[in-house]
Amino acid sequence: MTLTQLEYIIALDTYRNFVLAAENCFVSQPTLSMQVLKLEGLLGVKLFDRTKQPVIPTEIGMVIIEQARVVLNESKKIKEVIATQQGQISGELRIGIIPTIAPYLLPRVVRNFNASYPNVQLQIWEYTSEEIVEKLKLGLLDCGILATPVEDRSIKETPLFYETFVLYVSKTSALLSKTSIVPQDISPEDVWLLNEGNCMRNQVLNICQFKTGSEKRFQYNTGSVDSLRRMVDMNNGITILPELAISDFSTFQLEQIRHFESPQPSREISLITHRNFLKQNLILSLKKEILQIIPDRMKSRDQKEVIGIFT
Amino acid sequence: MTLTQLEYIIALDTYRNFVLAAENCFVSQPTLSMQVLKLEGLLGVKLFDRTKQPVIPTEIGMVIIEQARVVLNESKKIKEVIATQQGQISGELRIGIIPTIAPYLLPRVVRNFNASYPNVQLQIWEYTSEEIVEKLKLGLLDCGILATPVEDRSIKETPLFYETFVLYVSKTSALLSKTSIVPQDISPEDVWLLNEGNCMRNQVLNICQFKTGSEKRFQYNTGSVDSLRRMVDMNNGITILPELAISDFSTFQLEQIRHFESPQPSREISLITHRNFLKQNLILSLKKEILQIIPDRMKSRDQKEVIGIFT
DNA sequence: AGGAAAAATAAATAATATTTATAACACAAT
DNA sequence: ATTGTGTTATAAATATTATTTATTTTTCCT
Repeated sequence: MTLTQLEYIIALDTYRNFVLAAENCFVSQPTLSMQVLKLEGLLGVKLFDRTKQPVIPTEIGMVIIEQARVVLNESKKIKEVIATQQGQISGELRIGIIPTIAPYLLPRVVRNFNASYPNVQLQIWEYTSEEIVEKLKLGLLDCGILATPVEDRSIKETPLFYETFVLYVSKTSALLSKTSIVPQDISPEDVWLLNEGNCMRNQVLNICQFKTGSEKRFQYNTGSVDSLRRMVDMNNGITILPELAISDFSTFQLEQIRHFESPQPSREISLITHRNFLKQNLILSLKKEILQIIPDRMKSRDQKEVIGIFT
Repeated sequence: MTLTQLEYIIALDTYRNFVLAAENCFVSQPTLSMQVLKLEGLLGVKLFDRTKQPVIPTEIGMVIIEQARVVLNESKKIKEVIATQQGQISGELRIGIIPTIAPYLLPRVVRNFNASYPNVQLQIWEYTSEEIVEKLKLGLLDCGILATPVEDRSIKETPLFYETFVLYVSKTSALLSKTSIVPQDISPEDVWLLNEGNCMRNQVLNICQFKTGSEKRFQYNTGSVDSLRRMVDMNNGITILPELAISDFSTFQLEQIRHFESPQPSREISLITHRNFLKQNLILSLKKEILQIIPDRMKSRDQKEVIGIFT
């Protein structure tokens, strides 16, 4: 049994296809085929069922692949130990982040991070929460930034900050006259929502306690918080925005912001990693950089009510 | 980096000598030398200081070797998963046991275990508690049976039973007339002790609250509990025995046994393993076999006072 | 049934782990 | 100093094994 063979079965489990897996290991398809076969011979059990398409791990194969991931992660930690000891902050860091945080957090973090750690290659993807968790488990991401708790045993959460939700109301809205707002003030048909798959959509529904499907004036689904604001500007109604989204609002725009009554509905934003995670030092550096640009008031959950991401 | 290379540095750390380590890996000395050198080149750090005799790991080397042990253990678990799934109870199980338990526990356990699991090769060594812990950490033993707690972070303890200490008094002793005894009844100069290194010696000293060195009539140090009994028979005095040692006593011999007043001083006997231990199923089977021959009254610590193994 | 995609097999080759033989080094005893 | 012993490193040869290219077999989809 070699570490290479374990890499191969992990790749094969990840891509469920010999050609793709081989490409990803930078070897030819027969190489991967033969080594997988050899490992199966050595262990005396079939790891993959090739009679079906796509290739699927057997029952025992799934257990072994999971353990293979542990072995490989532990082996990668050896190189990490050396990098840490030599104080090298370098390598690549693959980050998954949800679209309702990314545009308000990342631009400044990336700028500062690159300045502080010029030898680190940041790779960032916008994904939904589910996609981030899935890709973390497959080892395709190193960490994720999203609203928590995600309630998954194999995921480790480190809370970063607590972001309140605020209301953005059109100039014609009756709510404009109120100074603070309770969920009951909001009528479902006025609210512009993010499209499905965004965890913030669920949180907004939870805040307003709408039944799913009971809302909708006319359909407009977007993945971008900024689009929601524009919709309010052009077509009236209201929408709910995360606190960071209004940090660069003009004075005029801020006049259309209304806050909820205390305890303000909020979301907990965390840095998540897989349980056997790698790149500790890189991830710690990222955390430090993020916390530096977050105002202190957002680091406490006092006077806030954390809204779950499930409906 | 290969698993073989990791095996080599672990062997080299264990034996601190290239020739011995190579022999233990069933390869020639140059093979081991070159692979260690190659790994050092790959990692870019020196793992061993060869200028000193014996060879000693560098500071970073120690950390890496420790991680290498984790990797190798995790990789061995892959084969374990298969054995467990196939319900195979086979392989070898290396047990370390202290000499004050071994003769009273093992004969029957070994007999039953061999009958139940004919495909398991039991290997048993009598060692002191310190030696067992040390060899567990080096991976030279799979489990140990000794008095606990040992208070070592990398060791996992699973209590098996609680064994009381009893007194064996000579026919001439004044204590013979008492039905139950308190520690204050015992005069230091009457007590025959095990030699140093036996944790039970410490426990006996703790029970009687002797200062180390204050005892001793004339020197006779033995590692065997049975020798203590014979000394009492031939030279008078008293000694303290573990409960299991009297289980095959004759009626005549039992007349010389006296019990302590409740709560009776006792020792906690545990099965210990390394934190990242292997052979779960084998060790579980061993535990089962041991508990089968232990009387139920010994499985509870009610009315007993567990004596520590340190003075 | 036929064609495309995918995985397995075969033979050749490249890479590399291992061995035997030997050199270099450190250290103790004379 | 020198010799001998016990140690690790080096060199060249060999054995092993991973990998590649080319090809066949199998599976899937129309």
